[in-house]
Amino acid sequence: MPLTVVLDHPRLRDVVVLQDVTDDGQPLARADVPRAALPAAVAAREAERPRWVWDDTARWYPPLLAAGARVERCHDLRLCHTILRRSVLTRDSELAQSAPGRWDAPSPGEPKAVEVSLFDDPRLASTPAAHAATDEDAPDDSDPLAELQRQFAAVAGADDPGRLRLLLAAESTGALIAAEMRHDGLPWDVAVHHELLTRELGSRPAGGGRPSRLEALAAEVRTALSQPALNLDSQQDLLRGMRAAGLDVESTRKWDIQGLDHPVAAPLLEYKKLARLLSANGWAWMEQWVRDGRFRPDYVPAGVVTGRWASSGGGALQLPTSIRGAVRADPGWRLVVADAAQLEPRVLAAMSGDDAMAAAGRHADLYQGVVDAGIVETREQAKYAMLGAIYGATTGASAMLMPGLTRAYPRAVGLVEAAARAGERGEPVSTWLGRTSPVPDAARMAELRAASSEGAGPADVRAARQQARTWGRFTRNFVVQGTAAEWALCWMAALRRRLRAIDGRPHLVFFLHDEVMVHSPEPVADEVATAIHDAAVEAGRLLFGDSPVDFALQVAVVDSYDQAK
DNA sequence: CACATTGGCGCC
DNA sequence: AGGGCGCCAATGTG
Repeated sequence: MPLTVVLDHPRLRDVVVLQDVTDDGQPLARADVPRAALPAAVAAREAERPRWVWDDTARWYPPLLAAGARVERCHDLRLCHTILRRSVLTRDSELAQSAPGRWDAPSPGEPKAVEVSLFDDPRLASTPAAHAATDEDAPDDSDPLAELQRQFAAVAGADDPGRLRLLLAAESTGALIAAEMRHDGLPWDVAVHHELLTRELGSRPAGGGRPSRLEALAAEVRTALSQPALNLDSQQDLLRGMRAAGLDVESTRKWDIQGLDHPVAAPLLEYKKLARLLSANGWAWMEQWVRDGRFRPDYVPAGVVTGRWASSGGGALQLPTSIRGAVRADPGWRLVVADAAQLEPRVLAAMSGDDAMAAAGRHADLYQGVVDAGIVETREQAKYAMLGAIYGATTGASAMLMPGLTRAYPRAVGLVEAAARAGERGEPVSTWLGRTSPVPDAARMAELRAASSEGAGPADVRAARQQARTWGRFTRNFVVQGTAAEWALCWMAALRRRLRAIDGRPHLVFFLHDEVMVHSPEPVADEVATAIHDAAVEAGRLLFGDSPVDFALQVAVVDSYDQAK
Protein backbone atom coordinates (compact mmCIF):
# COMPACT_ATOMS: atom_id res chain seq x y z
CA MET A 1 0.00 0.00 0.00
CA PRO A 2 1.69 3.21 -1.14
CA LEU A 3 2.05 6.08 1.29
CA THR A 4 2.61 9.64 0.13
CA VAL A 5 3.39 12.50 2.46
CA VAL A 6 2.17 15.93 1.33
CA LEU A 7 4.08 18.82 2.80
CA ASP A 8 5.07 22.42 2.24
CA HIS A 9 8.38 22.96 0.49
CA PRO A 10 10.89 24.13 3.12
CA ARG A 11 11.67 27.36 1.24
CA LEU A 12 9.39 27.82 -1.76
CA ARG A 13 5.92 29.02 -0.85
CA ASP A 14 4.35 28.00 -4.12
CA VAL A 15 5.76 24.50 -4.14
CA VAL A 16 4.44 21.37 -2.48
CA VAL A 17 6.47 18.23 -1.92
CA LEU A 18 5.02 14.78 -2.51
CA GLN A 19 7.23 12.32 -0.66
CA ASP A 20 6.59 8.63 -1.13
CA VAL A 21 7.49 6.53 1.89
CA THR A 22 7.60 2.87 2.81
CA ASP A 23 5.21 1.21 5.25
CA ASP A 24 7.53 2.09 8.08
CA GLY A 25 8.03 5.67 6.96
CA GLN A 26 11.36 5.43 5.12
CA PRO A 27 11.62 7.91 2.22
CA LEU A 28 11.38 6.72 -1.37
CA ALA A 29 10.86 8.95 -4.41
CA ARG A 30 10.06 12.62 -4.06
CA ALA A 31 8.34 15.05 -6.42
CA ASP A 32 8.08 18.82 -6.20
CA VAL A 33 4.79 20.13 -7.52
CA PRO A 34 3.61 23.71 -8.02
CA ARG A 35 0.94 24.37 -5.42
CA ALA A 36 -1.59 25.21 -8.11
CA ALA A 37 -0.99 21.85 -9.76
CA LEU A 38 -1.51 19.86 -6.58
CA PRO A 39 -5.13 18.82 -7.31
CA ALA A 40 -4.14 17.43 -10.70
CA ALA A 41 -1.14 15.64 -9.21
CA VAL A 42 -3.25 14.14 -6.44
CA ALA A 43 -5.97 13.07 -8.85
CA ALA A 44 -3.40 11.39 -11.09
CA ARG A 45 -1.77 9.54 -8.19
CA GLU A 46 -5.12 8.56 -6.66
CA ALA A 47 -5.44 5.74 -9.20
CA GLU A 48 -2.78 3.89 -7.18
CA ARG A 49 -4.96 4.31 -4.06
CA PRO A 50 -2.24 5.74 -1.86
CA ARG A 51 -2.77 6.74 1.73
CA TRP A 52 -2.13 10.48 1.75
CA VAL A 53 -0.29 11.70 4.81
CA TRP A 54 -0.56 15.35 5.79
CA ASP A 55 -0.40 17.52 8.85
CA ASP A 56 -4.03 18.57 8.83
CA THR A 57 -6.88 17.40 6.63
CA ALA A 58 -8.76 20.65 7.28
CA ARG A 59 -5.86 22.52 5.67
CA TRP A 60 -5.11 20.36 2.61
CA TYR A 61 -8.37 18.74 1.61
CA PRO A 62 -10.81 21.65 1.09
CA PRO A 63 -8.75 23.18 -1.74
CA LEU A 64 -8.47 19.75 -3.35
CA LEU A 65 -12.24 19.30 -3.15
CA ALA A 66 -12.78 22.77 -4.55
CA ALA A 67 -10.65 21.75 -7.52
CA GLY A 68 -12.60 18.53 -7.97
CA ALA A 69 -10.05 16.11 -6.51
CA ARG A 70 -11.21 13.48 -4.01
CA VAL A 71 -9.07 11.01 -2.13
CA GLU A 72 -10.02 7.68 -0.68
CA ARG A 73 -7.86 7.58 2.39
CA CYS A 74 -5.45 9.60 4.42
CA HIS A 75 -3.48 9.75 7.65
CA ASP A 76 -4.12 12.96 9.55
CA LEU A 77 -0.96 13.53 11.56
CA ARG A 78 -2.48 16.08 13.93
CA LEU A 79 -5.54 14.00 14.86
CA CYS A 80 -3.50 10.82 15.15
CA HIS A 81 -0.87 12.55 17.24
CA THR A 82 -3.51 13.63 19.73
CA ILE A 83 -4.72 10.05 20.12
CA LEU A 84 -1.23 8.60 20.46
CA ARG A 85 -0.04 11.33 22.84
CA ARG A 86 -2.74 10.43 25.33
CA SER A 87 -3.41 6.73 24.81
CA VAL A 88 -2.35 4.39 27.61
CA LEU A 89 -1.46 1.90 24.88
CA THR A 90 1.40 4.15 23.72
CA ARG A 91 2.32 5.81 27.00
CA ASP A 92 5.95 4.67 26.86
CA SER A 93 6.55 5.81 23.29
CA GLU A 94 8.92 8.59 22.33
CA LEU A 95 5.93 10.48 20.97
CA ALA A 96 4.11 10.40 24.29
CA GLN A 97 7.22 11.20 26.30
CA SER A 98 8.32 14.22 24.26
CA ALA A 99 7.41 17.79 25.13
CA PRO A 100 4.25 19.23 23.55
CA GLY A 101 4.83 20.95 20.23
CA ARG A 102 3.10 21.93 17.04
CA TRP A 103 1.34 18.57 16.74
CA ASP A 104 -0.52 19.25 19.94
CA ALA A 105 -1.93 22.57 18.76
CA PRO A 106 -5.50 22.83 17.56
CA SER A 107 -6.09 23.05 13.85
CA PRO A 108 -6.04 26.63 12.64
CA GLY A 109 -8.85 25.39 10.45
CA GLU A 110 -9.96 26.00 6.96
CA PRO A 111 -11.51 28.06 5.48
CA LYS A 112 -11.59 30.59 8.28
CA ALA A 113 -8.81 33.13 8.23
CA VAL A 114 -6.11 32.29 10.72
CA GLU A 115 -6.68 34.46 13.74
CA VAL A 116 -3.64 34.51 15.92
CA SER A 117 -4.18 36.15 19.26
CA LEU A 118 -1.28 37.90 20.91
CA PHE A 119 -1.80 35.67 23.87
CA ASP A 120 -1.38 32.41 21.98
CA ASP A 121 1.87 30.64 22.46
CA PRO A 122 3.62 30.96 19.07
CA ARG A 123 5.30 27.59 19.58
CA LEU A 124 1.86 26.03 19.39
CA ALA A 125 0.85 27.78 16.18
CA SER A 126 0.89 25.41 13.24
CA THR A 127 1.09 27.76 10.30
CA PRO A 128 4.37 27.49 8.42
CA ALA A 129 5.07 31.18 8.92
CA ALA A 130 4.52 31.05 12.64
CA HIS A 131 6.53 27.93 12.85
CA ALA A 132 9.47 29.41 11.01
CA ALA A 133 9.64 32.03 13.73
CA THR A 134 10.20 29.53 16.54
CA ASP A 135 13.35 29.24 18.53
CA GLU A 136 16.23 27.86 16.46
CA ASP A 137 17.57 25.97 19.45
CA ALA A 138 14.41 24.00 20.10
CA PRO A 139 14.40 20.48 18.66
CA ASP A 140 12.62 20.56 15.34
CA ASP A 141 9.58 18.31 15.66
CA SER A 142 7.69 19.88 12.80
CA ASP A 143 8.79 17.67 9.91
CA PRO A 144 5.75 15.60 8.88
CA LEU A 145 7.92 12.69 7.80
CA ALA A 146 9.68 12.57 11.16
CA GLU A 147 6.32 12.78 12.91
CA LEU A 148 4.96 9.95 10.78
CA GLN A 149 7.91 7.81 11.83
CA ARG A 150 7.31 8.62 15.50
CA GLN A 151 3.67 7.65 15.09
CA PHE A 152 4.50 4.37 13.37
CA ALA A 153 7.00 3.57 16.09
CA ALA A 154 4.47 4.36 18.79
CA VAL A 155 1.86 2.09 17.23
CA ALA A 156 4.32 -0.71 16.56
CA GLY A 157 5.40 -0.65 20.20
CA ALA A 158 1.84 -0.60 21.56
CA ASP A 159 0.27 -3.48 23.45
CA ASP A 160 -2.55 -3.89 20.97
CA PRO A 161 -1.50 -2.19 17.73
CA GLY A 162 -4.46 -3.50 15.74
CA ARG A 163 -6.95 -1.47 17.73
CA LEU A 164 -4.93 1.69 17.40
CA ARG A 165 -4.44 1.19 13.67
CA LEU A 166 -8.19 0.88 13.26
CA LEU A 167 -8.78 3.95 15.38
CA LEU A 168 -6.25 6.06 13.48
CA ALA A 169 -7.67 4.98 10.13
CA ALA A 170 -11.24 5.69 11.24
CA GLU A 171 -10.29 9.04 12.70
CA SER A 172 -8.51 10.07 9.50
CA THR A 173 -11.35 8.93 7.28
CA GLY A 174 -13.68 10.93 9.50
CA ALA A 175 -11.60 14.01 8.75
CA LEU A 176 -12.01 13.38 5.02
CA ILE A 177 -15.76 12.96 5.47
CA ALA A 178 -16.03 16.15 7.51
CA ALA A 179 -14.40 18.14 4.71
CA GLU A 180 -16.49 16.40 2.05
CA MET A 181 -19.75 17.05 3.90
CA ARG A 182 -18.93 20.72 4.22
CA HIS A 183 -18.01 20.86 0.56
CA ASP A 184 -21.17 19.10 -0.63
CA GLY A 185 -23.40 20.84 1.91
CA LEU A 186 -26.72 19.88 3.48
CA PRO A 187 -29.55 20.59 1.04
CA TRP A 188 -31.52 23.45 2.55
CA ASP A 189 -34.73 24.97 1.23
CA VAL A 190 -34.82 28.61 2.30
CA ALA A 191 -38.40 29.06 1.07
CA VAL A 192 -39.61 26.28 3.36
CA HIS A 193 -37.52 27.67 6.19
CA HIS A 194 -39.00 31.14 5.64
CA GLU A 195 -42.58 29.80 5.63
CA LEU A 196 -41.89 27.86 8.76
CA LEU A 197 -40.51 30.90 10.55
CA THR A 198 -43.41 33.06 9.43
CA ARG A 199 -45.94 30.50 10.61
CA GLU A 200 -44.34 30.21 14.03
CA LEU A 201 -43.12 33.73 14.66
CA GLY A 202 -45.36 35.88 12.51
CA SER A 203 -44.11 38.10 9.72
CA ARG A 204 -40.67 39.58 9.94
CA PRO A 205 -40.66 43.36 10.48
CA ALA A 206 -38.80 45.18 7.73
CA GLY A 207 -36.82 47.42 10.06
CA GLY A 208 -35.84 44.80 12.63
CA GLY A 209 -37.62 44.33 15.93
CA ARG A 210 -39.77 41.43 17.04
CA PRO A 211 -41.90 39.44 14.61
CA SER A 212 -45.62 39.96 15.18
CA ARG A 213 -46.45 36.78 17.07
CA LEU A 214 -43.49 37.16 19.35
CA GLU A 215 -44.47 40.77 20.06
CA ALA A 216 -48.05 39.70 20.87
CA LEU A 217 -46.75 37.09 23.31
CA ALA A 218 -44.51 39.66 24.97
CA ALA A 219 -47.54 41.91 25.46
CA GLU A 220 -49.45 39.02 27.01
CA VAL A 221 -46.64 38.37 29.45
CA ARG A 222 -46.42 42.02 30.46
CA THR A 223 -50.17 42.14 30.98
CA ALA A 224 -50.18 38.96 33.05
CA LEU A 225 -47.46 40.43 35.27
CA SER A 226 -49.02 43.93 35.23
CA GLN A 227 -45.68 45.38 34.13
CA PRO A 228 -46.12 47.21 30.85
CA ALA A 229 -42.46 48.09 30.40
CA LEU A 230 -40.88 44.73 31.26
CA ASN A 231 -37.92 43.69 29.09
CA LEU A 232 -38.42 39.97 28.53
CA ASP A 233 -34.97 39.50 27.08
CA SER A 234 -33.23 40.44 30.28
CA GLN A 235 -33.13 37.51 32.69
CA GLN A 236 -32.60 39.84 35.62
CA ASP A 237 -35.53 42.09 34.74
CA LEU A 238 -37.75 39.12 34.08
CA LEU A 239 -36.88 37.44 37.38
CA ARG A 240 -37.46 40.69 39.28
CA GLY A 241 -40.69 41.19 37.38
CA MET A 242 -42.02 37.75 38.25
CA ARG A 243 -41.11 38.18 41.90
CA ALA A 244 -42.73 41.62 41.98
CA ALA A 245 -45.89 39.91 40.73
CA GLY A 246 -45.73 37.64 43.76
CA LEU A 247 -44.34 34.54 42.06
CA ASP A 248 -42.00 32.29 43.99
CA VAL A 249 -39.40 31.45 41.35
CA GLU A 250 -35.71 30.63 41.59
CA SER A 251 -34.75 31.52 38.05
CA THR A 252 -36.17 32.24 34.62
CA ARG A 253 -35.52 28.69 33.52
CA LYS A 254 -38.18 26.79 31.61
CA TRP A 255 -38.18 24.15 34.32
CA ASP A 256 -39.08 26.67 37.03
CA ILE A 257 -41.75 28.41 34.97
CA GLN A 258 -43.42 25.15 33.99
CA GLY A 259 -44.40 24.57 37.60
CA LEU A 260 -46.19 27.89 37.99
CA ASP A 261 -49.96 28.06 38.36
CA HIS A 262 -50.28 31.56 36.93
CA PRO A 263 -51.55 33.10 33.68
CA VAL A 264 -48.02 34.22 32.82
CA ALA A 265 -46.68 30.68 32.51
CA ALA A 266 -48.13 29.66 29.14
CA PRO A 267 -47.33 32.81 27.14
CA LEU A 268 -43.91 33.11 28.74
CA LEU A 269 -42.94 29.55 27.86
CA GLU A 270 -44.16 30.08 24.32
CA TYR A 271 -42.25 33.35 24.12
CA LYS A 272 -39.04 31.72 25.29
CA LYS A 273 -39.40 28.89 22.81
CA LEU A 274 -39.99 31.22 19.89
CA ALA A 275 -37.35 33.75 20.94
CA ARG A 276 -34.91 30.89 20.96
CA LEU A 277 -35.97 29.80 17.49
CA LEU A 278 -35.57 33.35 16.20
CA SER A 279 -32.14 33.93 17.67
CA ALA A 280 -30.66 30.49 16.99
CA ASN A 281 -32.18 29.51 13.65
CA GLY A 282 -34.13 32.53 12.40
CA TRP A 283 -33.75 34.68 9.32
CA ALA A 284 -30.35 35.99 10.38
CA TRP A 285 -29.06 32.42 10.71
CA MET A 286 -30.45 31.52 7.31
CA GLU A 287 -28.78 34.50 5.67
CA GLN A 288 -25.49 33.83 7.36
CA TRP A 289 -25.24 30.07 6.88
CA VAL A 290 -27.25 29.01 3.85
CA ARG A 291 -25.80 29.71 0.40
CA ASP A 292 -27.09 28.38 -2.90
CA GLY A 293 -29.44 25.98 -1.17
CA ARG A 294 -26.77 24.39 1.01
CA PHE A 295 -25.92 24.64 4.70
CA ARG A 296 -22.17 24.22 5.11
CA PRO A 297 -21.15 23.95 8.74
CA ASP A 298 -17.61 23.44 9.88
CA TYR A 299 -17.38 19.97 11.40
CA VAL A 300 -14.61 19.45 13.94
CA PRO A 301 -13.56 15.78 14.15
CA ALA A 302 -12.57 14.81 17.70
CA GLY A 303 -13.70 18.24 18.84
CA VAL A 304 -15.01 16.52 21.96
CA VAL A 305 -12.55 14.78 24.32
CA THR A 306 -14.47 11.53 23.98
CA GLY A 307 -13.77 11.52 20.24
CA ARG A 308 -17.17 12.76 19.23
CA TRP A 309 -17.27 15.44 16.60
CA ALA A 310 -18.02 19.03 17.44
CA SER A 311 -18.97 21.75 15.02
CA SER A 312 -18.30 25.40 14.80
CA GLY A 313 -20.53 27.85 13.05
CA GLY A 314 -24.21 27.51 12.60
CA GLY A 315 -24.74 25.04 15.41
CA ALA A 316 -24.82 22.12 12.99
CA LEU A 317 -25.07 19.47 15.68
CA GLN A 318 -27.99 21.20 17.38
CA LEU A 319 -30.41 21.66 14.51
CA PRO A 320 -33.73 21.81 16.36
CA THR A 321 -36.33 19.32 15.27
CA SER A 322 -38.70 22.21 14.59
CA ILE A 323 -36.79 23.39 11.50
CA ARG A 324 -35.73 20.05 10.05
CA GLY A 325 -38.46 20.38 7.45
CA ALA A 326 -36.21 22.86 5.66
CA VAL A 327 -33.71 20.09 4.95
CA ARG A 328 -35.04 18.89 1.61
CA ALA A 329 -33.68 16.67 -1.11
CA ASP A 330 -33.11 18.16 -4.55
CA PRO A 331 -35.70 17.28 -7.24
CA GLY A 332 -35.10 13.71 -8.34
CA TRP A 333 -33.15 12.98 -5.16
CA ARG A 334 -34.04 11.53 -1.74
CA LEU A 335 -32.66 11.75 1.73
CA VAL A 336 -31.72 8.46 3.30
CA VAL A 337 -31.69 9.05 7.04
CA ALA A 338 -30.46 6.40 9.45
CA ASP A 339 -29.87 6.36 13.14
CA ALA A 340 -28.45 3.66 15.36
CA ALA A 341 -31.09 2.63 17.87
CA GLN A 342 -29.89 2.79 21.49
CA LEU A 343 -26.28 2.84 20.32
CA GLU A 344 -24.65 3.43 23.69
CA PRO A 345 -26.29 0.51 25.55
CA ARG A 346 -25.46 -1.77 22.63
CA VAL A 347 -21.85 -0.61 22.64
CA LEU A 348 -21.71 -1.21 26.38
CA ALA A 349 -23.10 -4.71 25.92
CA ALA A 350 -20.47 -5.48 23.28
CA MET A 351 -17.45 -4.07 25.07
CA SER A 352 -18.36 -5.71 28.38
CA GLY A 353 -19.25 -9.03 26.74
CA ASP A 354 -22.59 -8.95 28.56
CA ASP A 355 -24.56 -11.61 26.70
CA ALA A 356 -27.74 -10.95 28.68
CA MET A 357 -27.75 -7.34 27.58
CA ALA A 358 -26.89 -8.44 24.05
CA ALA A 359 -29.96 -10.68 24.21
CA ALA A 360 -32.11 -7.68 25.11
CA GLY A 361 -30.59 -5.99 22.07
CA ARG A 362 -31.89 -8.79 19.84
CA HIS A 363 -35.07 -6.69 20.03
CA ALA A 364 -35.04 -3.81 17.54
CA ASP A 365 -35.81 -1.65 20.56
CA LEU A 366 -33.29 -2.61 23.24
CA TYR A 367 -35.30 -0.93 25.98
CA GLN A 368 -38.33 -3.06 25.11
CA GLY A 369 -36.02 -6.05 25.19
CA VAL A 370 -35.12 -5.18 28.77
CA VAL A 371 -38.84 -5.01 29.63
CA ASP A 372 -39.51 -8.35 27.91
CA ALA A 373 -36.72 -9.93 29.94
CA GLY A 374 -38.63 -8.93 33.06
CA ILE A 375 -35.93 -6.64 34.43
CA VAL A 376 -38.21 -3.59 34.71
CA GLU A 377 -41.88 -2.96 34.07
CA THR A 378 -41.97 -0.20 31.48
CA ARG A 379 -39.93 1.01 28.55
CA GLU A 380 -39.42 4.35 30.26
CA GLN A 381 -37.95 2.59 33.28
CA ALA A 382 -35.62 0.61 31.06
CA LYS A 383 -34.45 3.76 29.34
CA TYR A 384 -33.87 5.71 32.54
CA ALA A 385 -32.12 2.79 34.21
CA MET A 386 -29.79 2.35 31.24
CA LEU A 387 -29.02 6.03 30.91
CA GLY A 388 -28.49 6.16 34.65
CA ALA A 389 -25.87 3.42 34.38
CA ILE A 390 -24.09 5.20 31.54
CA TYR A 391 -24.31 8.72 32.96
CA GLY A 392 -23.96 7.87 36.63
CA ALA A 393 -27.30 8.52 38.26
CA THR A 394 -26.98 8.91 42.00
CA THR A 395 -30.48 9.95 43.04
CA GLY A 396 -34.09 9.70 41.98
CA ALA A 397 -35.99 7.08 40.06
CA SER A 398 -33.05 6.15 37.88
CA ALA A 399 -30.79 5.38 40.84
CA MET A 400 -33.55 3.27 42.35
CA LEU A 401 -33.58 1.05 39.28
CA MET A 402 -29.82 0.42 39.43
CA PRO A 403 -29.80 -2.61 41.75
CA GLY A 404 -32.16 -4.48 39.45
CA LEU A 405 -30.12 -3.53 36.42
CA THR A 406 -26.92 -4.63 38.15
CA ARG A 407 -28.37 -8.06 38.94
CA ALA A 408 -29.56 -8.53 35.36
CA TYR A 409 -26.45 -7.18 33.61
CA PRO A 410 -23.53 -7.52 36.00
CA ARG A 411 -20.82 -7.36 33.36
CA ALA A 412 -22.15 -4.24 31.68
CA VAL A 413 -22.78 -2.40 34.91
CA GLY A 414 -19.46 -3.65 36.26
CA LEU A 415 -17.60 -2.10 33.34
CA VAL A 416 -19.03 1.39 33.84
CA GLU A 417 -18.67 1.13 37.61
CA ALA A 418 -15.00 0.24 37.20
CA ALA A 419 -14.54 3.24 34.91
CA ALA A 420 -16.17 5.47 37.51
CA ARG A 421 -13.95 4.15 40.31
CA ALA A 422 -10.83 4.68 38.18
CA GLY A 423 -11.87 8.27 37.53
CA GLU A 424 -12.50 8.87 41.21
CA ARG A 425 -8.90 7.80 41.86
CA GLY A 426 -7.67 10.19 39.17
CA GLU A 427 -6.69 7.41 36.78
CA PRO A 428 -7.27 7.59 33.03
CA VAL A 429 -9.74 5.29 31.28
CA SER A 430 -9.79 4.15 27.66
CA THR A 431 -12.28 3.39 24.94
CA TRP A 432 -12.39 0.02 23.21
CA LEU A 433 -9.92 1.13 20.54
CA GLY A 434 -7.61 2.96 22.92
CA ARG A 435 -8.61 6.59 23.03
CA THR A 436 -7.75 7.62 26.56
CA SER A 437 -9.34 10.19 28.82
CA PRO A 438 -7.43 13.21 30.05
CA VAL A 439 -6.29 13.05 33.66
CA PRO A 440 -7.32 15.71 36.16
CA ASP A 441 -5.16 18.81 36.41
CA ALA A 442 -2.98 19.23 39.50
CA ALA A 443 -5.60 21.09 41.51
CA ARG A 444 -8.30 18.54 40.86
CA MET A 445 -5.90 15.67 41.42
CA ALA A 446 -5.09 17.05 44.86
CA GLU A 447 -8.81 17.21 45.51
CA LEU A 448 -9.28 13.61 44.47
CA ARG A 449 -6.50 12.46 46.79
CA ALA A 450 -8.06 14.43 49.62
CA ALA A 451 -11.32 12.56 49.03
CA SER A 452 -9.79 9.37 50.36
CA SER A 453 -7.58 10.92 53.00
CA GLU A 454 -8.25 10.77 56.72
CA GLY A 455 -6.47 13.96 57.70
CA ALA A 456 -8.71 16.65 56.28
CA GLY A 457 -11.72 18.05 58.09
CA PRO A 458 -15.12 16.44 57.44
CA ALA A 459 -16.37 19.38 55.35
CA ASP A 460 -13.32 19.28 53.11
CA VAL A 461 -13.62 15.55 52.69
CA ARG A 462 -17.25 15.90 51.68
CA ALA A 463 -16.40 18.52 49.05
CA ALA A 464 -13.52 16.44 47.78
CA ARG A 465 -15.70 13.35 47.49
CA GLN A 466 -18.18 15.38 45.52
CA GLN A 467 -15.37 16.31 43.13
CA ALA A 468 -14.26 12.73 42.89
CA ARG A 469 -17.76 11.56 42.00
CA THR A 470 -18.04 14.26 39.36
CA TRP A 471 -14.82 13.11 37.71
CA GLY A 472 -15.98 9.51 38.04
CA ARG A 473 -19.16 10.31 36.14
CA PHE A 474 -17.02 11.80 33.40
CA THR A 475 -14.81 8.71 33.07
CA ARG A 476 -17.84 6.40 33.37
CA ASN A 477 -19.45 8.14 30.43
CA PHE A 478 -16.16 8.50 28.54
CA VAL A 479 -15.68 4.79 27.90
CA VAL A 480 -19.18 4.35 26.50
CA GLN A 481 -19.61 7.63 24.64
CA GLY A 482 -16.08 7.33 23.21
CA THR A 483 -16.53 3.75 22.05
CA ALA A 484 -19.89 4.66 20.52
CA ALA A 485 -18.09 7.44 18.65
CA GLU A 486 -15.59 4.85 17.37
CA TRP A 487 -18.38 2.60 16.17
CA ALA A 488 -20.02 5.56 14.43
CA LEU A 489 -16.76 6.53 12.70
CA CYS A 490 -16.28 2.97 11.45
CA TRP A 491 -19.91 2.88 10.33
CA MET A 492 -19.53 6.08 8.39
CA ALA A 493 -16.20 5.07 6.85
CA ALA A 494 -17.62 1.71 5.75
CA LEU A 495 -20.65 3.48 4.33
CA ARG A 496 -18.53 6.00 2.42
CA ARG A 497 -16.62 3.19 0.75
CA ARG A 498 -19.85 1.43 -0.23
CA LEU A 499 -21.40 4.60 -1.59
CA ARG A 500 -18.56 4.91 -4.08
CA ALA A 501 -19.74 1.75 -5.76
CA ILE A 502 -23.28 3.06 -6.30
CA ASP A 503 -24.25 5.00 -9.43
CA GLY A 504 -25.17 8.66 -9.42
CA ARG A 505 -22.85 9.75 -6.64
CA PRO A 506 -24.97 9.43 -3.52
CA HIS A 507 -23.06 11.22 -0.77
CA LEU A 508 -23.06 11.82 2.96
CA VAL A 509 -24.49 15.20 3.89
CA PHE A 510 -24.97 15.00 7.64
CA PHE A 511 -23.65 13.17 10.69
CA LEU A 512 -24.93 13.54 14.22
CA HIS A 513 -23.20 11.21 16.70
CA ASP A 514 -25.34 8.14 15.95
CA GLU A 515 -27.15 9.29 12.84
CA VAL A 516 -26.18 9.70 9.19
CA MET A 517 -27.90 11.25 6.20
CA VAL A 518 -27.16 10.49 2.56
CA HIS A 519 -28.35 12.64 -0.32
CA SER A 520 -29.13 10.08 -2.98
CA PRO A 521 -30.48 9.97 -6.50
CA GLU A 522 -34.00 8.58 -6.21
CA PRO A 523 -33.40 5.40 -8.26
CA VAL A 524 -30.60 4.17 -5.99
CA ALA A 525 -32.03 5.22 -2.62
CA ASP A 526 -32.91 1.65 -1.67
CA GLU A 527 -29.40 0.52 -2.57
CA VAL A 528 -28.10 3.24 -0.28
CA ALA A 529 -30.34 2.04 2.54
CA THR A 530 -28.93 -1.45 2.12
CA ALA A 531 -25.41 -0.06 2.14
CA ILE A 532 -26.14 1.70 5.42
CA HIS A 533 -27.30 -1.58 6.99
CA ASP A 534 -24.29 -3.46 5.65
CA ALA A 535 -21.96 -0.76 6.92
CA ALA A 536 -23.42 -1.07 10.42
CA VAL A 537 -22.77 -4.81 10.41
CA GLU A 538 -19.23 -4.18 9.18
CA ALA A 539 -18.62 -1.61 11.91
CA GLY A 540 -19.74 -4.10 14.56
CA ARG A 541 -17.36 -6.75 13.14
CA LEU A 542 -14.46 -4.33 12.87
CA LEU A 543 -14.70 -3.34 16.51
CA PHE A 544 -16.06 -6.39 18.27
CA GLY A 545 -15.38 -9.33 15.96
CA ASP A 546 -18.01 -12.03 16.43
CA SER A 547 -19.73 -10.38 19.38
CA PRO A 548 -23.42 -11.36 19.53
CA VAL A 549 -24.53 -7.75 19.81
CA ASP A 550 -26.78 -6.40 17.06
CA PHE A 551 -26.47 -2.78 16.05
CA ALA A 552 -30.05 -2.05 15.06
CA LEU A 553 -30.82 0.85 12.76
CA GLN A 554 -33.84 2.92 11.92
CA VAL A 555 -33.61 3.84 8.26
CA ALA A 556 -35.99 6.10 6.36
CA VAL A 557 -36.03 7.24 2.73
CA VAL A 558 -37.67 10.64 2.71
CA ASP A 559 -37.94 13.97 0.92
CA SER A 560 -37.33 16.10 3.98
CA TYR A 561 -35.60 15.52 7.29
CA ASP A 562 -38.74 16.03 9.39
CA GLN A 563 -40.28 12.97 7.74
CA ALA A 564 -37.66 10.70 9.30
CA LYS A 565 -38.70 9.18 12.65
C1' DC B 1 -13.81 49.37 23.75
C1' DA B 2 -13.08 44.19 23.31
C1' DC B 3 -13.15 40.03 25.43
C1' DA B 4 -14.71 36.51 28.90
C1' DT B 5 -18.26 34.53 31.55
C1' DT B 6 -22.98 33.15 32.63
C1' DG B 7 -27.77 31.66 32.08
C1' DG B 8 -30.51 29.31 29.34
C1' DC B 9 -31.57 25.88 25.92
C1' DG B 10 -30.95 23.30 21.53
C1' DC B 11 -28.88 18.50 20.12
C1' DC B 12 -27.01 13.37 21.10
C1' DA C 1 -30.81 13.79 37.92
C1' DG C 2 -26.52 12.04 35.63
C1' DG C 3 -22.34 12.52 30.57
C1' DG C 4 -20.79 15.39 26.19
C1' DC C 5 -21.23 19.74 23.33
C1' DG C 6 -22.25 25.12 20.71
C1' DC C 7 -24.68 29.36 20.36
C1' DC C 8 -27.03 33.67 21.67
C1' DA C 9 -27.98 37.58 24.52
C1' DA C 10 -27.06 39.71 28.64
C1' DT C 11 -23.84 40.77 31.89
C1' DG C 12 -19.24 41.28 33.98
C1' DT C 13 -14.32 42.68 33.68
C1' DG C 14 -9.93 44.70 32.12
